[in-house]
Amino acid sequence: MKTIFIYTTMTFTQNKIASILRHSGYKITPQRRAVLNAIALSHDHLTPAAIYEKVRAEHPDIGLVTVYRTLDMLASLGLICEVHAGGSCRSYLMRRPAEHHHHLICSECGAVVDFTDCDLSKLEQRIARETNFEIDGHLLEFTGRCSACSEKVKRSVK
Amino acid sequence: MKTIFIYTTMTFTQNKIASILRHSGYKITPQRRAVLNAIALSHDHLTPAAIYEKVRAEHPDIGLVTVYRTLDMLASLGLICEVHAGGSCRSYLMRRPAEHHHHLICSECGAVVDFTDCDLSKLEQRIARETNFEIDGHLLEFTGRCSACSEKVKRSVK
DNA sequence: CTGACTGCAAATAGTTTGCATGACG
DNA sequence: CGTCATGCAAACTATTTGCAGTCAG
Repeated sequence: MKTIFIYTTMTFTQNKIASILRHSGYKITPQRRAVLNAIALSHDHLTPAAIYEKVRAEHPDIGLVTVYRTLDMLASLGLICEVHAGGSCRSYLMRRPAEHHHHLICSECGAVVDFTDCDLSKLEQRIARETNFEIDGHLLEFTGRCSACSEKVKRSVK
Repeated sequence: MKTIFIYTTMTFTQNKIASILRHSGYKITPQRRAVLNAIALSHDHLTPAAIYEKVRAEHPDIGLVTVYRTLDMLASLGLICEVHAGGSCRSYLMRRPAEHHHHLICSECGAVVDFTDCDLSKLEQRIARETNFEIDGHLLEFTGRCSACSEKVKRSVK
């Protein structure tokens, strides 16, 4: 299976993350490490339940509650971010340091691809002018089929 | 309070909606009418619970369950559509006949403004080329402060 | 040591399902 | 009239909170 990742492979290092946590007054615990790891190692978006399952494999004693609390914390620090994909709302993904990033989600297999360069500034300016809004951000997600899935579909149609 | 609506005021007529329902084998009931009305009359996005409350004012006997079932039905027919705004996920909004439409959401007061012309085709083509995705849709939401709220904020800062 | 973190159990919120009654067409 | 829709109660799922014991720093 060939999957395309245009992720900049660069991400926060373990040390960087640890330092951010410590600086914000949070302690580094094995549970938090495990949750972060689970998210970092998966290039998919994961629901809290899925993260719980993954973490439990290595760390059978962890509680789902801890996963929730860790996710809240990491999201509030901006280390991970939420994806709002159609049905299941809360899913999390490792956050790349680059500020602007958007998701391209495969509706078949759920693969998520990031892209960072979206030139929306002109559109944003126009909308702001027309509506008098002070625009401070945007959520842009494309949906479709990844190359693997669209191949699959084509083959099954034949 | 001045609120900007760039909605095309054109929307589905009652008759048009009734005809769509009937054509799809659904019956027209007072409850369904009431739910549709509540959504149509509010230019905000409404959660199921909020719709329930609104409908109950006129129709005290309606059940929350019916609201949920009606929303599912209307959404599957494309007459209303979901908004995925940050925290509270499921909110519904009347769907304008124009296919492409996006939301601009005020983070202070929750006002939602539609806009229909978003020239994303170039971006979409580029992303499709780069990732080999077959892109079939997108979700674009701008967030910010509507003019009323940004006025309010400015004044309170002074 | 001490305050922050964890896991459990229980509470809460949001949504769905089964079933008998009622009403649209 | 038959079939689909409604409302109730109960089941489920997802998430949050209170609390006593535990551990990182």
